[in-house]
Amino acid sequence: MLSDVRCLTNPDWVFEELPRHVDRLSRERLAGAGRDQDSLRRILSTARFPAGIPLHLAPDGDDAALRPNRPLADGLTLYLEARAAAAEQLGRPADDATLQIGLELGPEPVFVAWIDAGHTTRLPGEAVPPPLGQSAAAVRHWIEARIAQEIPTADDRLETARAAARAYALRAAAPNTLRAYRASIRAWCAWSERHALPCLPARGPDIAAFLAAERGRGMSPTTLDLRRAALTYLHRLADCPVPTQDSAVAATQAGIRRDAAARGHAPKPKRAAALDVLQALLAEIDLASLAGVRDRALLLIGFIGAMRRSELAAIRIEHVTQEARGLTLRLPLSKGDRQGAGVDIALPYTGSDLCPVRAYLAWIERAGLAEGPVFRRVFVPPKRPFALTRGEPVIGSEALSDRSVARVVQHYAAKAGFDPSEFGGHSLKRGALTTGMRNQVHPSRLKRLGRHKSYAPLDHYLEHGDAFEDHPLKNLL
DNA sequence: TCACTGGCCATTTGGCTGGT
DNA sequence: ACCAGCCAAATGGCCAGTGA
Repeated sequence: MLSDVRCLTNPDWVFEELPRHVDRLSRERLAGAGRDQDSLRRILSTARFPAGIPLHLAPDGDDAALRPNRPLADGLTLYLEARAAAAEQLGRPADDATLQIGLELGPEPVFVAWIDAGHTTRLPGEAVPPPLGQSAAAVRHWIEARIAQEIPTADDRLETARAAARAYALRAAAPNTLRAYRASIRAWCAWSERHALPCLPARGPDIAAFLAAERGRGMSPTTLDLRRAALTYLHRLADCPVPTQDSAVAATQAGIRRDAAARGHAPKPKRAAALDVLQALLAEIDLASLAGVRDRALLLIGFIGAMRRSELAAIRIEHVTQEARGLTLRLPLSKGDRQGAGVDIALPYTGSDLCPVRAYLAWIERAGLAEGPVFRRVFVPPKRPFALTRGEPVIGSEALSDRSVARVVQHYAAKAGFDPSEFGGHSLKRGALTTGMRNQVHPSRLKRLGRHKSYAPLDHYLEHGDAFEDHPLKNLL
């Protein structure tokens, strides 16, 4: 962002003449903006000057008048170009925070560059200022550094407390969300850089064009929603006006959604592992192996609890209470429970071969676990040449990752002759709810089993069968 | 060598809210 | 009261490690 904008002539010139020197978009923004210095600076930071304007180096020690001195470049159309040209001429990195660029508004506009040494003095723990108007690379570095920020140890200093507050504020979003945002912001930085457009603050119509370009690359509309949410996040973090609210962005999004729907774009959910499929998967498990005992417990608990892969991976023995009728499982944190209030799941004894409680107890006993994560890695020692047997397997101390849970499901799906790509971690949850539906379980009970707050998500999970066979009024007419 | 993990990016799912 | 849209969070695919 421009460090300064100065009027060297009658200030009225700015609002009468200036619009003729800038692009149409900035002209509209100028017309709609207030007459304060800040809006002017913000709009001109992203404006394109079709005529091209020169860049000068301000003389040392004269910060009052910004009198142009040594010419550095000519024919520039954007603030960013001026910054890059000044950085190159002065031998500084383009994202150098001490490099300042101002705009002088006289009969002909002039960019002015100077070095502000006082700018670097920052107290330890003080926030790094957002790289407004700087290169896309600088924005990318800044956001990555902000996201990676650690919570400092309390030492009763105000600055530390402020730094901690900023770090906590970032943790308001789940790690998965931040990861997704980071990827989206990277995509925006790369695109805006390629097209020489301002990266931060961004302009609404540029973002709309970015979304259209991403759609052109084949991104799904929901991915574009994420891109937009990430750019909103970026601007909030940088304390900038949020350009994603621009009507151009909303209209472009709506158009993309409608067009995608017209072309028959629809989500591809994972296949439900309903009871019959689950039985086929379980049949493939080798119960002689330790990993097999674990996987049986994993699949059965995931199914009867209608659980997500992340929930399964996070179960700890401390969360499981054994009771006369089965097990109670406490989920300390999950998607539907954002504040981490905790959710209890009942796992009943079923008295059948497929009893999840017995499968769980068998695994705990075979693995000799007393505390910590329930589902862990099994290390199988490599087979030695000439040895008749492998060594004893070793149980890891860490929990399986949620990804591995999904891979277990896919592994047995492949063994059972299904296409493994149709299955995933979600198959267990969908399978449980679908099985319930097929057995005429009341939707309110399915909703509770799925731990959904409303009925709307439930329908997504159900795999509907034959529309003729299942017609609700079939036997009534 | 086996059985995983973790980074990166894309995609799907879930819950809430504001506008009607 | 309802629903589309927004934002948040989770999941999926691919691939390059990695530790026992």
